[in-house]
Amino acid sequence: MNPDYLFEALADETRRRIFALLLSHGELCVCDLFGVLKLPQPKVSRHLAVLREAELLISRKQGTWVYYRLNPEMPLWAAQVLNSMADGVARLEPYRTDKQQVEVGCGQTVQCATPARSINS
Amino acid sequence: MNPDYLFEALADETRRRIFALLLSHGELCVCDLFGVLKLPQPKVSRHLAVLREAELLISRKQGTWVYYRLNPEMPLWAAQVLNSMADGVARLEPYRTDKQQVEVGCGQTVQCATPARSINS
DNA sequence: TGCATATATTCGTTTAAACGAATATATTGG
DNA sequence: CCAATATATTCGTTTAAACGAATATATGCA
Repeated sequence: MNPDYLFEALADETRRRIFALLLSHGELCVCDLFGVLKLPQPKVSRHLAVLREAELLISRKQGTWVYYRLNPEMPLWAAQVLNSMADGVARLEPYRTDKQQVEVGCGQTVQCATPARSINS
Repeated sequence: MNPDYLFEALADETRRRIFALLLSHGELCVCDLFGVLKLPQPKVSRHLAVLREAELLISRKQGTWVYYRLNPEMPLWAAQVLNSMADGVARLEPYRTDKQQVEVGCGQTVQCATPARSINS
């Protein structure tokens, strides 16, 4: 684990928002993420690629959906950096609203937020 | 404390080296820092200015020397980020050598490394 | 006052990352 | 196979930060 990659990753607010969401929610698909963050899909996808290439996130493909979560092999010190970061941003915008959004928008088991909207429409 | 400033600060290796030195050594003057880091004085001075303006470091002027240390009013979460970062880099170069250098080059009380060399010459 | 030392700042250039827009790939289901 | 959906990638531009080199400021001391 190269510290360069972790701290370069954390220098971008969108990537901090992604980390914070995955820390509190475990696993999310791309459509969950760009739905909650209210950002263009290609933008979120590029940031996810950066984090995956840095081995900070891992992805799991299930049909058309790709689910992302923190790399469970991350060393302790790096996980502690992420947790402290999450502490620091928890009460600030846009992080606070992100967390609210992902809680209402995302089913408790498998279904992701964006398909839920298309199913209900 | 704006998380932007902290994580932008940590995205640069020179600034991480400065943080790591100040975490283990408490307070250092500019000549200690650029002496240990083996970097040009203006480069170190600019990085210190960035960290001071972000209120991550504070400085104390004593004669011609300026001593820098961590801002003691830093919130807990930010201090935890710095401590975890220091854990992560402690065994890596150039951080490991930096720490060795500052221990031999710097007197245990007041005198800084660079004046010590001029005194002994 | 004038010189030496410690630190800070300015300037112009280079480098790297982020972006929007457009397009490509992959999977599912009819 | 074709259409629709989910995700990824490419491209050209813009923006921001870091740099070396040079210079400025400030303090202490003879």
